[in-house]
Amino acid sequence: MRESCRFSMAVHAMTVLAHRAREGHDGPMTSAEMADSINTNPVIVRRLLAALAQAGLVDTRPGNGGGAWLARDASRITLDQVHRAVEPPGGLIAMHDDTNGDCPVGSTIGDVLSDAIGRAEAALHAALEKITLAEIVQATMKHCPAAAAKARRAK
Amino acid sequence: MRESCRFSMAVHAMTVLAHRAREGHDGPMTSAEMADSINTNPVIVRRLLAALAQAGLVDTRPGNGGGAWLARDASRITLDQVHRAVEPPGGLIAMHDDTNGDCPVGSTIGDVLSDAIGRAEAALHAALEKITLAEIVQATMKHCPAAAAKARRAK
DNA sequence: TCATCGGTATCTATATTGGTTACAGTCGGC
DNA sequence: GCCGACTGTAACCAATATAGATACCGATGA
Repeated sequence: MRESCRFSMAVHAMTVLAHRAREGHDGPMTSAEMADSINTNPVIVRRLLAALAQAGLVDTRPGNGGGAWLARDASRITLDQVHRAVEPPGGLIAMHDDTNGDCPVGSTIGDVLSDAIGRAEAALHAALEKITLAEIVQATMKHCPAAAAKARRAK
Repeated sequence: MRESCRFSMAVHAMTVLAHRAREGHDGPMTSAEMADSINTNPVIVRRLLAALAQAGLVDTRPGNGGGAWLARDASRITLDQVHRAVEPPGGLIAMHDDTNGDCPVGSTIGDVLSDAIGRAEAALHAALEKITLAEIVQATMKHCPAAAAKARRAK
């Protein structure tokens, strides 16, 4: 459990939602159904959905017949949006603090390194921004003939 | 302590080494001196140095008068090399596994996502590759007039 | 010979993660 | 109006990884 898996689980959940939308199912999907595909606990999924809903990427409805669905078309959702929604801010590369202020390097390395790290992380976010959820959905169907056939039938 | 600070501490340590080289000090620097600037334990520094030495970025010598020094000029060391040396492999963005193989999405999302994440991380590494240790040293001296003056005197 | 180093093993405190259970609130069907 | 099905949270747990600390061994040079 080195790092957080929230991002990958969130993309998984949203991909399942997109698959359902593609198949014509208009009704919401329950956290239990998504948890079954991700193979985790429904509470984990609900925690992710809460973050995704706050970011405006999904909508949810409580009560009988409730669940979650994509707030907009999968082609208008990027992986970067998902990442920012579910991962805590502050960056992927951590920095040490409490450096020695009496040392020329220790007193300045913080600013210098955070600038360099910021540029590197910006590159990663830019790359994630270029990938849409729709492309992920397309790729999963390419990898799985059964799902592709299912999608064709629904059309 | 969310993620590892090894990368930032390693860059800090190597920047200190580069500063010393720039000032004309040819002798090795002890882990205790570097630890003083980073404000950590000498053992932490030695662990980083061991990884950096294995990657061929620094050289070390045990015994009296021993210590560490840069294996080559700071302009020929990139932040990406440092990152790969001290951070465990496997990537910055983790993935969940044990997905439900009976689900069209669960059975394929692993391959699809690891491809997408791989592209994003490659972008980050490419950005780190463009930044040399020499640029970091230059920036620290820009931020700290005292160090810059010291470097001029040594010339 | 001996103090000074790196290298490494071992232990601890701590933070975060995914997971689990439990429960309040909401919704729709009967 | 009642009841079961859902979300939304809070509270807790076990596992894990981290930085840090202590201790010891071997190497080195004065």
